[in-house]
Amino acid sequence: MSDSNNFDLQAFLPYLLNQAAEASSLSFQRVYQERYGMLRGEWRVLFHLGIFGQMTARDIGVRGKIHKTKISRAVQKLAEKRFIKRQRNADDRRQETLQLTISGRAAYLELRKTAEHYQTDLSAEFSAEEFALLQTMLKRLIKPCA
Amino acid sequence: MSDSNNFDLQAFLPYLLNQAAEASSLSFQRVYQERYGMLRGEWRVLFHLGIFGQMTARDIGVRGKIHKTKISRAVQKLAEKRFIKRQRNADDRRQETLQLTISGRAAYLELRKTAEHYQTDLSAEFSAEEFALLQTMLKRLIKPCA
DNA sequence: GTGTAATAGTTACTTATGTAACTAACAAGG
DNA sequence: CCTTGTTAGTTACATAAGTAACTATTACAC
Repeated sequence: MSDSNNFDLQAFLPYLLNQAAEASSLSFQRVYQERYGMLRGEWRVLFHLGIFGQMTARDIGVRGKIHKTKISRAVQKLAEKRFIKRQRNADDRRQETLQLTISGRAAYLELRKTAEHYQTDLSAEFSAEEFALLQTMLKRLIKPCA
Repeated sequence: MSDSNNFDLQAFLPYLLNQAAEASSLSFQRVYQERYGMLRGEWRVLFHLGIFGQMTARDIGVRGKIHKTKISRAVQKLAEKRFIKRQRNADDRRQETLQLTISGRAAYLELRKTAEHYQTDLSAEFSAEEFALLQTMLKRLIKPCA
């Protein structure tokens, strides 16, 4: 064989990022799943509404780069759970304005607290500068795709 | 409302990592999908065999933290494509030794070249030190889960 | 040996996801 | 108005992926 074992899979960025993403999501996932029966798409929609206030599904999709079918399904689930209320927009009746209900907001605040603790734990692995650099670099990797 | 918009979703590591992972996988994915009709699980198995030589499904699972059903299915697909050959192990007939065929190896080498170019492009965004640090940090995030 | 537990790998079942087709509402040109 | 095109959101269909149950084989205890 002219060549063989000189490729380092563990250094290949898409692979590394995937593993890191999975690993770093795990325990947060457990919280929103077991505690609120949510999927990833659901907490993302919940957080968008918690952070930005009322939005349409489209707005969320643009901001979070989430496909509209994912949002549609997440919105349905969240509405079933009474975490959001949907209101058809008067001046453009195709759109729906979404916003958190009281209990949706409570869930958001609770999950946000969890997320903050979680983030703190993760960042404790690194120095403040390292962690900031990590975030910057990840954002730079994301941007070209935007 | 006592509080609201002070959570930065774009800084939340699991979210950032997910987006970065997706973004950074996209164009590599196009290659292995359109060119070889492979899914993510398949190129991973292919690469493991390309890098480490013959392995059992179990070995691959341990090394790559891939679930055995994913591997089982990937192995089936790769065998259909004649990229790997499977041979039942004589001294433990539960196990199968997997290895690349000639054309499997060709596909691996081709994809490896693509991956190397791709990695080079990605790393060009950063200084060498930054990139090395990124890899180190990602590995550190992965490890606790191992 | 015989029974029990563990392991390699596959399959069945349920759920999630992406693509494309669809409905409903708006917009703009004639 | 009426046609044509576009947009918001949903649904249908096909495919992927995870969990748990299964088969076949080995290991170990007695």
